[in-house]
Amino acid sequence: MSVEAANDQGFSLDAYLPYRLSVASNAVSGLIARAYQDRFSLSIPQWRVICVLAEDGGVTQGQIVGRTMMDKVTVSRAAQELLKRHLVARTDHQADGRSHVLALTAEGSSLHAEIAPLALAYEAALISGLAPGEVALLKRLLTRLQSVAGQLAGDATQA
Amino acid sequence: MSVEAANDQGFSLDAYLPYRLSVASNAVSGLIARAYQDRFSLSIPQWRVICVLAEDGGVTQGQIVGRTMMDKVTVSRAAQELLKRHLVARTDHQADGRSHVLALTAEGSSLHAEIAPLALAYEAALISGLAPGEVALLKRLLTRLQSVAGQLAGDATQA
DNA sequence: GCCATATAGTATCATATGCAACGATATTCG
DNA sequence: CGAATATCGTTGCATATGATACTATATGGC
Repeated sequence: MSVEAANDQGFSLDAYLPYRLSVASNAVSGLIARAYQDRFSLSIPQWRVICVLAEDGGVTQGQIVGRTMMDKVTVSRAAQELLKRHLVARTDHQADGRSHVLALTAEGSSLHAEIAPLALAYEAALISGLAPGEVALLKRLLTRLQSVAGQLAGDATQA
Repeated sequence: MSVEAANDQGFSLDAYLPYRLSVASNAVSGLIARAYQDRFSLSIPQWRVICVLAEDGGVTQGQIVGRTMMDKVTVSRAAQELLKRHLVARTDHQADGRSHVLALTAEGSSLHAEIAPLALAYEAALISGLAPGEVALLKRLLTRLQSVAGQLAGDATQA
């Protein structure tokens, strides 16, 4: 319909999966990030670190990096801020003097317990109206995209 | 299994949709961004502007903002760089002195024609092994998540 | 027609991100 | 044991991003 464009060889931005994925992710991440920031003054990396510690107990920063795909610098800065706020505690690693073991303090643990229901409520709101099978498929497909992208990047991200 | 953690009230980061979405999107965006940057010295915002112009012809920056969810500052900077490289041309808007109409130059158009197949090849690689119905559902679900997130943010993003 | 307000686009600033370099400790190999 | 190399975490830097303020123009009420 456009008068002078017509350069279109069948490429449509709106239908392009990487674009759709990025736009959807930005919308969702922005929503969640603002919620954590406004109510708890937590960034998303900080919240992720708290989650890993709540799930796995005492781990090193390197282990958090391996588990979350975050950059080690991001994890380092998140951990430092959480330390300053006494939400996590650090103990020297018993077998490696370069490393430390992080764990939630009681305060950090109770903050996690406070936020988790809110996080789940956001997820529930996002998937409201979707069939359970659709959600499961969505998560599976996202994992697959991540894995394929990792392989294409020549990365060692495992399947 | 962990000895002292056990703070887990059923919240698992790995199963959390916003997290999965963010990680998958970062992996895919990073892959695509590096490809465009390395081969064509284009950022993703620049590439998106080119795509909109290829599809829609002459539009204003404001229209690009409305169509792509990018910030107006991001679009402004992308457009300036593309102007400098003579990939797009600007003409004064005939009815609004504050605005301009952007369009691809011949050079910009041919760059778009060159990149589009590469972009489609990346998409094809990403979805290889998925059933067509799965891909269609994925795109539909992503659009829905974006829409719900927009509503929850109190935003005027239409359905 | 004139003033108040709204909008298009740009510039400025504050923050976030990730790469590269670094110091400290571990490990490997002669 | 000692030197070369690798790894953990931090720091510095260079870039990207988005909120805010600003300039110029447009629009609506009087």
